[in-house]
Amino acid sequence: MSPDRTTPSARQVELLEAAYQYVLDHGLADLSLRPLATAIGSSPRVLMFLFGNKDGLVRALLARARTDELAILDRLGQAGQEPIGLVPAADRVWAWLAVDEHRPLLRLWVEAYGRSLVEPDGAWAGFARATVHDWLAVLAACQPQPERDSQEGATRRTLALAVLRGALLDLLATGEHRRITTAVRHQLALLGP
Amino acid sequence: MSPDRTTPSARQVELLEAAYQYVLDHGLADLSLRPLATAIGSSPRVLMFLFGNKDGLVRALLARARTDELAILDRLGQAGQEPIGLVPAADRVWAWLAVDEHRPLLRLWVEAYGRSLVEPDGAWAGFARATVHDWLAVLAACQPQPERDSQEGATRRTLALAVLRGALLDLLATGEHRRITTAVRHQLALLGP
DNA sequence: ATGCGACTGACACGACTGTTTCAGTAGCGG
DNA sequence: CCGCTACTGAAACAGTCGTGTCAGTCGCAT
Repeated sequence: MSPDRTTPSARQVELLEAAYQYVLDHGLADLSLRPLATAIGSSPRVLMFLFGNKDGLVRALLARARTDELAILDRLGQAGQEPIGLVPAADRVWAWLAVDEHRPLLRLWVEAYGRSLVEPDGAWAGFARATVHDWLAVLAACQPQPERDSQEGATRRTLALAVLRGALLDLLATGEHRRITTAVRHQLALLGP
Repeated sequence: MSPDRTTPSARQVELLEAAYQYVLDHGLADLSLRPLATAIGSSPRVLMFLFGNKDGLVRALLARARTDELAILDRLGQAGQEPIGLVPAADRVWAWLAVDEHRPLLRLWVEAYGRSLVEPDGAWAGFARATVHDWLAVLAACQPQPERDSQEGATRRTLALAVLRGALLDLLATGEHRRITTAVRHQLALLGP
Protein backbone atom coordinates (compact mmCIF):
# COMPACT_ATOMS: atom_id res chain seq x y z
CA MET A 1 0.00 0.00 0.00
CA SER A 2 2.05 2.89 1.24
CA PRO A 3 5.50 3.19 -0.35
CA ASP A 4 8.68 2.48 1.54
CA ARG A 5 9.90 5.50 3.48
CA THR A 6 13.54 4.66 2.90
CA THR A 7 13.02 4.92 -0.86
CA PRO A 8 11.50 8.35 -1.57
CA SER A 9 10.59 7.41 -5.17
CA ALA A 10 11.20 9.74 -8.09
CA ARG A 11 7.60 10.82 -8.31
CA GLN A 12 7.53 11.54 -4.61
CA VAL A 13 10.48 13.94 -4.63
CA GLU A 14 9.11 15.58 -7.76
CA LEU A 15 5.78 16.35 -6.13
CA LEU A 16 7.44 17.29 -2.87
CA GLU A 17 9.54 19.86 -4.70
CA ALA A 18 6.47 21.33 -6.37
CA ALA A 19 4.57 21.38 -3.09
CA TYR A 20 7.54 23.04 -1.42
CA GLN A 21 7.53 25.87 -3.93
CA TYR A 22 3.79 26.24 -3.43
CA VAL A 23 4.15 26.40 0.34
CA LEU A 24 6.88 29.01 0.13
CA ASP A 25 4.32 31.28 -1.49
CA HIS A 26 1.19 30.39 0.42
CA GLY A 27 2.38 29.42 3.86
CA LEU A 28 1.82 26.25 5.82
CA ALA A 29 -0.87 27.39 8.25
CA ASP A 30 -3.93 27.02 6.08
CA LEU A 31 -2.50 24.50 3.69
CA SER A 32 -5.20 22.38 2.12
CA LEU A 33 -4.79 19.30 0.01
CA ARG A 34 -7.21 20.12 -2.80
CA PRO A 35 -5.91 23.59 -3.72
CA LEU A 36 -2.34 22.39 -3.37
CA ALA A 37 -2.96 19.35 -5.54
CA THR A 38 -4.57 21.32 -8.37
CA ALA A 39 -1.83 23.95 -8.19
CA ILE A 40 0.94 21.41 -8.66
CA GLY A 41 -0.99 19.35 -11.20
CA SER A 42 -1.82 16.42 -9.00
CA SER A 43 -4.70 15.19 -6.88
CA PRO A 44 -5.38 14.69 -3.17
CA ARG A 45 -5.57 10.99 -3.82
CA VAL A 46 -1.98 10.89 -5.02
CA LEU A 47 -0.67 13.00 -2.18
CA MET A 48 -2.33 10.68 0.29
CA PHE A 49 -0.83 7.70 -1.48
CA LEU A 50 2.70 9.09 -1.50
CA PHE A 51 2.82 10.70 1.94
CA GLY A 52 0.35 8.63 3.92
CA ASN A 53 -1.69 11.52 5.20
CA LYS A 54 -1.55 15.27 5.51
CA ASP A 55 0.72 15.16 8.54
CA GLY A 56 3.19 13.09 6.56
CA LEU A 57 3.18 15.68 3.81
CA VAL A 58 3.69 18.53 6.26
CA ARG A 59 6.51 16.66 7.94
CA ALA A 60 8.15 16.10 4.57
CA LEU A 61 7.79 19.78 3.73
CA LEU A 62 9.31 20.87 7.03
CA ALA A 63 12.17 18.45 6.50
CA ARG A 64 12.63 19.85 3.01
CA ALA A 65 12.84 23.39 4.39
CA ARG A 66 15.31 22.27 7.02
CA THR A 67 17.44 20.80 4.25
CA ASP A 68 17.59 24.16 2.50
CA GLU A 69 18.54 25.79 5.74
CA LEU A 70 21.25 23.36 6.72
CA ALA A 71 22.73 23.32 3.24
CA ILE A 72 23.49 27.00 3.59
CA LEU A 73 24.68 26.82 7.16
CA ASP A 74 27.04 23.97 6.42
CA ARG A 75 28.66 26.00 3.67
CA LEU A 76 30.03 28.39 6.30
CA GLY A 77 32.75 26.96 8.46
CA GLN A 78 32.51 23.43 7.18
CA ALA A 79 34.83 23.98 4.21
CA GLY A 80 37.16 21.43 5.73
CA GLN A 81 39.71 23.95 6.91
CA GLU A 82 40.03 25.30 10.39
CA PRO A 83 37.24 27.33 12.04
CA ILE A 84 36.77 30.87 10.77
CA GLY A 85 35.68 32.34 14.09
CA LEU A 86 32.26 33.25 15.44
CA VAL A 87 32.06 36.83 14.22
CA PRO A 88 32.95 36.19 10.58
CA ALA A 89 30.54 33.28 10.61
CA ALA A 90 27.73 35.42 11.96
CA ASP A 91 28.55 38.06 9.39
CA ARG A 92 28.19 35.55 6.57
CA VAL A 93 24.98 34.18 8.02
CA TRP A 94 23.49 37.65 8.14
CA ALA A 95 24.57 38.32 4.57
CA TRP A 96 22.62 35.24 3.56
CA LEU A 97 19.58 36.04 5.71
CA ALA A 98 19.29 39.53 4.26
CA VAL A 99 19.08 38.42 0.63
CA ASP A 100 15.64 39.16 -0.78
CA GLU A 101 15.31 35.83 -2.54
CA HIS A 102 15.53 33.98 0.74
CA ARG A 103 12.64 35.83 2.29
CA PRO A 104 9.93 33.28 1.48
CA LEU A 105 11.93 30.53 3.09
CA LEU A 106 12.54 32.66 6.17
CA ARG A 107 8.90 33.65 6.46
CA LEU A 108 8.04 29.99 6.31
CA TRP A 109 10.61 29.36 8.97
CA VAL A 110 9.10 31.89 11.37
CA GLU A 111 5.65 30.52 10.74
CA ALA A 112 6.70 26.97 11.47
CA TYR A 113 8.64 28.10 14.52
CA GLY A 114 5.67 29.87 16.06
CA ARG A 115 3.33 27.07 15.24
CA SER A 116 5.53 24.44 16.82
CA LEU A 117 5.63 26.50 20.02
CA VAL A 118 1.86 26.60 20.34
CA GLU A 119 1.18 23.07 19.20
CA PRO A 120 4.06 20.90 20.35
CA ASP A 121 2.42 17.73 19.07
CA GLY A 122 1.77 16.52 15.56
CA ALA A 123 3.79 17.29 12.48
CA TRP A 124 5.33 20.45 13.92
CA ALA A 125 6.70 18.72 16.99
CA GLY A 126 10.13 19.87 18.04
CA PHE A 127 10.73 22.05 15.01
CA ALA A 128 11.63 25.13 17.05
CA ARG A 129 13.92 23.28 19.42
CA ALA A 130 15.57 21.47 16.51
CA THR A 131 16.48 24.62 14.67
CA VAL A 132 17.90 26.27 17.77
CA HIS A 133 20.12 23.24 18.19
CA ASP A 134 21.04 23.19 14.49
CA TRP A 135 22.18 26.77 14.44
CA LEU A 136 24.02 26.63 17.75
CA ALA A 137 25.89 23.55 16.55
CA VAL A 138 26.95 25.25 13.33
CA LEU A 139 28.07 28.37 15.16
CA ALA A 140 29.98 26.24 17.63
CA ALA A 141 31.78 24.54 14.76
CA CYS A 142 32.95 27.95 13.59
CA GLN A 143 34.59 28.79 16.90
CA PRO A 144 38.27 27.97 17.43
CA GLN A 145 38.98 25.30 19.97
CA PRO A 146 39.95 27.03 23.19
CA GLU A 147 36.79 29.13 22.91
CA ARG A 148 34.39 26.52 21.60
CA ASP A 149 34.14 24.41 24.73
CA SER A 150 34.38 27.27 27.19
CA GLN A 151 31.47 28.70 29.13
CA GLU A 152 32.09 32.06 27.52
CA GLY A 153 32.05 30.48 24.08
CA ALA A 154 28.59 29.06 24.68
CA THR A 155 27.37 32.44 25.86
CA ARG A 156 28.82 34.16 22.81
CA ARG A 157 27.17 31.87 20.32
CA THR A 158 23.84 32.05 22.12
CA LEU A 159 24.20 35.79 21.82
CA ALA A 160 25.14 35.72 18.16
CA LEU A 161 22.17 33.50 17.42
CA ALA A 162 19.81 35.79 19.32
CA VAL A 163 20.97 38.87 17.45
CA LEU A 164 20.69 37.17 14.08
CA ARG A 165 17.21 35.88 14.78
CA GLY A 166 15.95 39.10 16.32
CA ALA A 167 17.30 41.07 13.41
CA LEU A 168 15.69 38.61 11.04
CA LEU A 169 12.30 39.12 12.68
CA ASP A 170 12.72 42.86 12.32
CA LEU A 171 13.75 42.57 8.69
CA LEU A 172 10.86 40.32 7.76
CA ALA A 173 8.36 42.71 9.31
CA THR A 174 9.73 46.08 8.25
CA GLY A 175 12.07 45.36 5.36
CA GLU A 176 14.31 48.20 6.53
CA HIS A 177 17.46 46.55 5.33
CA ARG A 178 19.81 49.43 6.05
CA ARG A 179 18.82 50.18 9.65
CA ILE A 180 18.99 46.54 10.66
CA THR A 181 22.22 45.66 8.86
CA THR A 182 23.85 48.66 10.51
CA ALA A 183 22.76 47.34 13.88
CA VAL A 184 24.03 43.83 13.14
CA ARG A 185 27.41 45.17 12.01
CA HIS A 186 27.56 47.30 15.14
CA GLN A 187 26.90 44.22 17.24
CA LEU A 188 29.53 42.11 15.53
CA ALA A 189 32.06 44.86 16.15
CA LEU A 190 31.08 44.84 19.82
CA LEU A 191 31.38 41.08 19.97
CA GLY A 192 35.03 41.44 19.20
CA PRO A 193 37.42 39.43 17.03
CA MET B 1 -28.32 44.88 14.32
CA SER B 2 -24.60 44.90 15.05
CA PRO B 3 -23.60 46.81 18.18
CA ASP B 4 -21.75 50.10 18.11
CA ARG B 5 -18.00 49.63 17.90
CA THR B 6 -17.29 52.68 20.01
CA THR B 7 -19.26 51.17 22.89
CA PRO B 8 -17.75 47.75 23.60
CA SER B 9 -20.69 46.72 25.84
CA ALA B 10 -20.20 44.97 29.14
CA ARG B 11 -21.10 41.57 27.78
CA GLN B 12 -18.70 42.03 24.90
CA VAL B 13 -15.65 42.71 27.07
CA GLU B 14 -16.66 39.87 29.36
CA LEU B 15 -16.72 37.35 26.54
CA LEU B 16 -13.61 38.83 24.97
CA GLU B 17 -11.75 38.31 28.22
CA ALA B 18 -12.87 34.70 28.42
CA ALA B 19 -11.98 34.11 24.78
CA TYR B 20 -8.59 35.71 25.37
CA GLN B 21 -7.80 33.29 28.19
CA TYR B 22 -8.90 30.44 25.96
CA VAL B 23 -6.70 31.59 23.10
CA LEU B 24 -3.68 31.93 25.38
CA ASP B 25 -3.95 28.21 25.98
CA HIS B 26 -5.01 26.94 22.58
CA GLY B 27 -3.42 29.32 20.11
CA LEU B 28 -4.99 31.39 17.38
CA ALA B 29 -4.06 29.32 14.34
CA ASP B 30 -6.79 26.70 14.45
CA LEU B 31 -9.26 28.71 16.45
CA SER B 32 -12.81 27.62 15.79
CA LEU B 33 -16.00 29.26 16.93
CA ARG B 34 -17.89 26.27 18.23
CA PRO B 35 -15.23 24.82 20.55
CA LEU B 36 -14.38 28.30 21.76
CA ALA B 37 -18.01 29.15 22.41
CA THR B 38 -18.73 26.04 24.43
CA ALA B 39 -15.50 26.47 26.38
CA ILE B 40 -16.41 29.98 27.49
CA GLY B 41 -20.07 29.18 28.02
CA SER B 42 -21.47 30.95 25.03
CA SER B 43 -22.56 30.12 21.51
CA PRO B 44 -21.32 30.88 18.00
CA ARG B 45 -24.47 32.88 17.47
CA VAL B 46 -23.56 35.32 20.25
CA LEU B 47 -19.97 35.69 19.13
CA MET B 48 -21.15 36.54 15.65
CA PHE B 49 -23.59 39.03 17.07
CA LEU B 50 -21.03 40.78 19.24
CA PHE B 51 -18.02 40.76 16.93
CA GLY B 52 -19.61 40.75 13.49
CA ASN B 53 -17.69 37.77 12.17
CA LYS B 54 -14.70 35.62 12.99
CA ASP B 55 -12.23 38.17 11.66
CA GLY B 56 -13.70 40.76 13.97
CA LEU B 57 -13.22 38.44 16.90
CA VAL B 58 -9.63 37.69 15.94
CA ARG B 59 -8.92 41.38 15.52
CA ALA B 60 -10.35 42.04 18.95
CA LEU B 61 -8.23 39.27 20.42
CA LEU B 62 -5.04 40.58 18.82
CA ALA B 63 -5.85 44.05 20.06
CA ARG B 64 -6.42 42.60 23.51
CA ALA B 65 -3.01 40.91 23.44
CA ARG B 66 -1.40 44.11 22.28
CA THR B 67 -2.98 45.89 25.23
CA ASP B 68 -1.34 43.44 27.63
CA GLU B 69 1.95 43.97 25.92
CA LEU B 70 1.86 47.75 25.88
CA ALA B 71 0.67 47.94 29.47
CA ILE B 72 3.88 46.29 30.55
CA LEU B 73 6.14 48.20 28.22
CA ASP B 74 4.72 51.53 29.30
CA ARG B 75 5.47 50.72 32.91
CA LEU B 76 9.18 50.94 32.12
CA GLY B 77 10.46 54.40 31.47
CA GLN B 78 7.10 56.08 31.35
CA ALA B 79 6.91 56.64 35.11
CA GLY B 80 6.90 60.36 34.47
CA GLN B 81 10.49 60.95 35.49
CA GLU B 82 13.42 61.29 33.17
CA PRO B 83 14.53 58.42 30.92
CA ILE B 84 16.27 55.52 32.64
CA GLY B 85 18.61 54.67 29.78
CA LEU B 86 18.48 51.97 27.14
CA VAL B 87 20.41 49.27 28.96
CA PRO B 88 18.43 49.34 32.22
CA ALA B 89 15.25 49.41 30.20
CA ALA B 90 16.29 46.36 28.19
CA ASP B 91 17.25 44.64 31.41
CA ARG B 92 13.80 45.18 32.85
CA VAL B 93 12.14 44.07 29.64
CA TRP B 94 14.08 40.84 29.70
CA ALA B 95 13.21 40.28 33.34
CA TRP B 96 9.57 40.51 32.34
CA LEU B 97 9.95 38.32 29.23
CA ALA B 98 11.64 35.56 31.17
CA VAL B 99 8.85 35.14 33.73
CA ASP B 100 7.16 31.77 33.29
CA GLU B 101 3.65 33.15 33.68
CA HIS B 102 4.08 35.34 30.62
CA ARG B 103 4.97 32.47 28.36
CA PRO B 104 1.47 31.85 26.95
CA LEU B 105 1.19 35.48 25.94
CA LEU B 106 4.60 35.40 24.31
CA ARG B 107 3.89 32.17 22.46
CA LEU B 108 0.73 33.77 21.17
CA TRP B 109 2.77 36.79 20.16
CA VAL B 110 5.22 34.72 18.10
CA GLU B 111 2.38 32.85 16.47
CA ALA B 112 0.61 36.04 15.46
CA TYR B 113 3.86 37.57 14.29
CA GLY B 114 4.67 34.70 11.97
CA ARG B 115 1.16 34.50 10.69
CA SER B 116 1.00 38.19 9.83
CA LEU B 117 4.23 37.80 7.84
CA VAL B 118 2.82 35.06 5.66
CA GLU B 119 -0.66 36.44 5.32
CA PRO B 120 -0.40 40.24 5.26
CA ASP B 121 -4.14 40.66 4.61
CA GLY B 122 -7.10 39.97 6.81
CA ALA B 123 -7.26 40.20 10.56
CA TRP B 124 -3.52 39.76 11.02
CA ALA B 125 -2.60 42.64 8.77
CA GLY B 126 0.30 44.71 10.00
CA PHE B 127 0.59 43.00 13.36
CA ALA B 128 4.30 42.29 12.99
CA ARG B 129 5.16 45.75 11.74
CA ALA B 130 3.05 47.34 14.47
CA THR B 131 4.82 45.54 17.29
CA VAL B 132 8.26 46.39 15.94
CA HIS B 133 7.22 50.01 15.94
CA ASP B 134 5.67 49.75 19.42
CA TRP B 135 8.77 48.34 21.01
CA LEU B 136 11.19 50.65 19.25
CA ALA B 137 9.14 53.62 20.38
CA VAL B 138 9.17 52.48 23.99
CA LEU B 139 12.91 51.85 23.91
CA ALA B 140 13.46 55.26 22.34
CA ALA B 141 11.50 56.87 25.15
CA CYS B 142 13.92 55.31 27.61
CA GLN B 143 16.98 56.84 26.00
CA PRO B 144 18.25 60.21 27.25
CA GLN B 145 17.91 63.05 24.86
CA PRO B 146 21.29 63.54 23.19
CA GLU B 147 21.31 59.85 22.34
CA ARG B 148 17.67 59.36 21.46
CA ASP B 149 17.62 61.32 18.22
CA SER B 150 21.11 60.35 17.10
CA GLN B 151 21.89 57.84 14.40
CA GLU B 152 23.77 55.76 16.91
CA GLY B 153 20.83 55.83 19.27
CA ALA B 154 18.57 54.32 16.62
CA THR B 155 21.14 51.62 15.93
CA ARG B 156 21.46 50.84 19.61
CA ARG B 157 17.75 50.38 20.17
CA THR B 158 17.38 48.29 17.02
CA LEU B 159 20.12 46.13 18.46
CA ALA B 160 18.58 45.92 21.90
CA LEU B 161 15.26 44.92 20.37
CA ALA B 162 16.91 42.26 18.21
CA VAL B 163 18.70 40.69 21.15
CA LEU B 164 15.58 40.66 23.29
CA ARG B 165 13.48 39.10 20.57
CA GLY B 166 16.09 36.57 19.52
CA ALA B 167 16.63 35.56 23.12
CA LEU B 168 12.88 35.28 23.54
CA LEU B 169 12.63 32.90 20.60
CA ASP B 170 15.37 30.79 22.10
CA LEU B 171 13.73 30.76 25.51
CA LEU B 172 10.33 29.79 24.17
CA ALA B 173 11.80 26.87 22.25
CA THR B 174 14.32 25.50 24.72
CA GLY B 175 13.32 26.91 28.09
CA GLU B 176 16.98 27.07 29.06
CA HIS B 177 16.54 30.10 31.24
CA ARG B 178 20.06 30.22 32.64
CA ARG B 179 22.03 29.98 29.39
CA ILE B 180 19.95 32.65 27.69
CA THR B 181 19.79 35.08 30.58
CA THR B 182 23.57 34.85 30.88
CA ALA B 183 23.86 35.77 27.24
CA VAL B 184 21.47 38.70 27.56
CA ARG B 185 23.34 40.04 30.59
CA HIS B 186 26.59 39.67 28.69
CA GLN B 187 25.12 41.64 25.83
CA LEU B 188 23.84 44.45 27.99
CA ALA B 189 27.27 44.75 29.54
CA LEU B 190 28.73 45.01 26.06
CA LEU B 191 26.19 47.60 25.06
CA GLY B 192 27.54 49.76 27.85
CA PRO B 193 25.91 52.58 29.74
C1' DA C 1 1.28 -12.66 -22.33
C1' DT C 2 1.16 -12.20 -17.80
C1' DG C 3 1.41 -10.55 -13.53
C1' DC C 4 2.88 -7.28 -10.30
C1' DG C 5 3.86 -2.84 -8.37
C1' DA C 6 3.61 2.08 -8.89
C1' DC C 7 0.54 5.47 -9.73
C1' DT C 8 -3.95 7.83 -10.78
C1' DG C 9 -9.12 9.41 -11.51
C1' DA C 10 -13.86 9.84 -9.84
C1' DC C 11 -16.61 9.90 -6.20
C1' DA C 12 -18.64 9.66 -1.78
C1' DC C 13 -18.40 9.62 3.37
C1' DG C 14 -18.79 11.95 7.77
C1' DA C 15 -17.14 15.69 10.24
C1' DC C 16 -16.46 20.33 10.73
C1' DT C 17 -16.30 25.22 9.06
C1' DG C 18 -18.33 30.29 9.19
C1' DT C 19 -22.59 32.19 8.66
C1' DT C 20 -27.68 32.93 8.42
C1' DT C 21 -32.63 32.51 9.56
C1' DC C 22 -36.26 32.47 12.64
C1' DA C 23 -37.80 32.74 16.84
C1' DG C 24 -37.65 34.05 20.97
C1' DT C 25 -36.52 36.08 26.28
C1' DA C 26 -35.05 39.58 29.88
C1' DG C 27 -34.72 44.18 31.32
C1' DC C 28 -36.06 48.74 31.28
C1' DG C 29 -37.76 53.60 30.11
C1' DG C 30 -42.25 55.53 28.69
C1' DC D 1 -48.87 47.52 29.51
C1' DC D 2 -46.03 48.97 25.57
C1' DG D 3 -42.21 48.95 22.85
C1' DC D 4 -37.53 49.05 22.42
C1' DT D 5 -32.84 47.38 22.81
C1' DA D 6 -29.63 43.80 24.06
C1' DC D 7 -28.92 39.37 24.00
C1' DT D 8 -29.70 34.25 23.23
C1' DG D 9 -31.15 29.18 21.56
C1' DA D 10 -31.95 25.81 17.88
C1' DA D 11 -31.53 24.57 13.60
C1' DA D 12 -30.10 24.73 9.09
C1' DC D 13 -27.30 26.60 5.05
C1' DA D 14 -23.60 25.77 1.67
C1' DG D 15 -19.09 24.80 1.58
C1' DT D 16 -14.51 22.65 2.66
C1' DC D 17 -11.86 19.53 5.16
C1' DG D 18 -9.10 14.91 5.40
C1' DT D 19 -9.81 10.43 4.19
C1' DG D 20 -11.53 5.98 2.19
C1' DT D 21 -13.34 3.00 -1.67
C1' DC D 22 -13.35 1.01 -6.05
C1' DA D 23 -11.75 0.94 -10.12
C1' DG D 24 -8.39 1.58 -13.75
C1' DT D 25 -3.93 2.54 -16.39
C1' DC D 26 0.59 2.49 -17.11
C1' DG D 27 5.61 0.22 -17.36
C1' DC D 28 8.47 -3.43 -16.74
C1' DA D 29 10.35 -8.08 -15.35
C1' DT D 30 9.34 -12.81 -15.96
